[in-house]
Formats: sequence, structure tokens, C-alpha cells
Amino acid sequence: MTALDAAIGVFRDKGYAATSASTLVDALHIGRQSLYDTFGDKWRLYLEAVRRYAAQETDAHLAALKTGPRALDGIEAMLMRVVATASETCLGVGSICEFGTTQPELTKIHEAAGLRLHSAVLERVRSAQSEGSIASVIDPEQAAQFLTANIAAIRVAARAGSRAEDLSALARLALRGLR
Amino acid sequence: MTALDAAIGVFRDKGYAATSASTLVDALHIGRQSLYDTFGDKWRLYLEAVRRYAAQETDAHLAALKTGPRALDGIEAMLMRVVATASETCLGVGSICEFGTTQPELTKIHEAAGLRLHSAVLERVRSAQSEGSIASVIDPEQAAQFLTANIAAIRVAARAGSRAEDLSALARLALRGLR
DNA sequence: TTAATTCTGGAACGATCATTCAAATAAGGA
DNA sequence: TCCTTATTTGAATGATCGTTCCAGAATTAA
Repeated sequence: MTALDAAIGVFRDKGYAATSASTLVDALHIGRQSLYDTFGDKWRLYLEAVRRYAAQETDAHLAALKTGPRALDGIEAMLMRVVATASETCLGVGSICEFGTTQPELTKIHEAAGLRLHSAVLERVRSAQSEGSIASVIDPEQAAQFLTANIAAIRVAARAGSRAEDLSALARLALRGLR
Repeated sequence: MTALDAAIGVFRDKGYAATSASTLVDALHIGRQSLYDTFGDKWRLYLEAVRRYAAQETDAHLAALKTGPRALDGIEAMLMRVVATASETCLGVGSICEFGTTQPELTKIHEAAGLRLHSAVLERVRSAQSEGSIASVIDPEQAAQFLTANIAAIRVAARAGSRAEDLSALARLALRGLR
């Protein structure tokens, strides 16, 4: 459904509150009534957009994680993909910053995607530890959280205007912490 | 001026777009007309609030940085203060996520505060390197950016619902990357 | 006390908000 | 072709938006 992708594009760089219904009607290229018939209202459309974005984004993370001979290569590939795509605002980060945990339906979406990503990263961290490329003294749960937190860090830095070169330095130093 | 602090409190957890003028009037405990006479309009009030918040927050970071016998202790104190105060939403992060670099007046405020913080962190990083508590192979500029990026990371994680215990693990691992 | 100044709150402004009803149009299947 | 089903569009809903005008209350200065 390409309409949802258009909604993702709008919410991504304007947020929820600053996006008007008429902006959405224009961007989705469907009639106003069709929008309400299909998605219910603005909030439900937003939830669907975030859900879809989170699923897509998590898929991309997982795909990158599978990369490379060593597990650490997959982790590095994931971070580098984040750097490479950082010029496009992250709807996940935006959504969390705008609403925090105040909206249960939204929080559930974030938690589901977060758990899926966390599990995959955790597995790779453990593999990297048995390969000897991540220090075994480090708690793998904490390492996984650290990596996902640094994905957010890279994206916030990008949103604040950092150059790609500086973003990849962030990724490198994050990896260094696990060596 | 306590009115501005009230504005900070409102913008901090609702963002700009979702905050109405009447909400501000109620929160600032001043008349509606006084609000417009004093601050001009909602946007200028927001700019003032962000400016003040950024200054206060940077002051707090700098104060923490001065802590401890070694330079690294100051850096650690700064991160730990962030962890300790992470339950209150950061207006800086919120502002960057909501507007990115689209509003020149706002971006200037962020840049000013960012530079002030960066310089102070940079100085401490260099000191820590000559003390031997941060590896000298690391580019100090990158280390400083990494540290400030991880402040944002901790705050986003907190906004997403992470427990304080997990946040301090983030801080620990960030420091580990510089060892 | 009086005069000047600041602050407040009601009323109203036009604009836009999200949303719905109803009629018009388009599309597809028989 | 006609009938049914989607889709779009115009018009209107009540609400709320940011902001201004204005008259009165409160505060301060003289």
C-alpha cells in the first residue's frame, strides 16, 4: 500500500501534531473521505504509519545484521547502514520524542519492534563474544541496548546537522566500546 | 523569570506544535495579553524557552565536568548526572527532533549551546588523554562528539521507557569506548 | 490622593483544525 | 446497456487555533 508510505514520509519530517489532515490528503493522493474510510482518523493512520515504518526499519536492521563472515561484521554493517541513511529522519525516534510512553497503543508498537531488534542484536553480540571479537566480560544484554541506543544517537546527531563523516566516527567509537 | 521556566516545563513534555497558547497562559500564571506583550508570540516564547533551557543545561554539564581529581571523573560525572535527571524530558533533544535544522533561529541556539558544551568536553578529553585515562589514539574531537551524542542516546532511551539501571549501563559502555 | 503604568480577562477576529453528510463522479461486472 | 460498488468532491459541522482590541482592575510613582 503506497498510501501508507506517503503518510510515513509526511509524519517523518513534520511529526504528528504539526501534520494537518489536508496535508495528508494531498500527500497520499487519495480523496479525503477515502482517507477516513480506510484509516479511521488521523491518529489511527499515524499508528499504522509508525507500525509499518518500524517493521520495515527493523527488517533492514536484521538484514544488515546477517552480513559478513564474523558476527561483528553484521553489527558493523547495521551501524553503517544507519549512517548511510541518516539523512532521512527516523519516524521511530521522532515518535518516541514526541509522545514518550504516554500513548499505550503507540508504546506497544515501539516495544514490539524494539524487542525484535534487541533479540537479533543480542544473538549477534553473543556470537561475536564466542568469536572473540566482543569482550566476554561485557553483559550481552547491555551491549545490545548500547548498540540500539547508539543508533538513536546517530540519528539525532544527523537531525541536528552532523556530517556523514562525523556520524561514522560515532559508529566506530560505539563499536570500540565493545572490543 | 519564573514564567520562562514554566514555559520550558510545558514545551518540554508536549513539544511546540502540540502546545496551545491557552495552555501556556494557564501554565505561566500570567494574563494572556501579558504573554504576548512580553514574549511577542508563541514562536518567540519557544525560542526564549529553548535558549534558556540550553544555557541552564549546558551550565549543569560544565559544572559536572569540573568534578573529580581526574578529568575522566568529570566526564563520568556529567554522564551520571544525565542518567540521574533522565526522567525529565530534554527540551533540546525534543526541539531537534521536532524541527531538525529547518528553523535558522532555532538552529543558531542549538549550535551555540552545542559548541559551548563541545569545547568543554573536548578540553576534558584532552586532559584525560594526557593523564592516560583515555586512549591517546582516539581523535579528541570525535571522542567529544561521541560523548555528547551518547547524552542524547541516554535521553532518548529514557523517553522510550528504559530503567535508570539500563541508562547507567549505557553511560558505562560509552566511557568504555574511550578507555 | 492622584496620575501613570502595568496587568488581567472577556469578547471577538479570521483561520484552520479534524471530521462527517450527501451528492456527484468513476469504475467494474452483469 | 444497467446496476452496483468505489472514489472523489463540495459544503458544512463544531472546535480550537493564535492573536488582537478593549475596558476594567491592580499596582506603582509622584
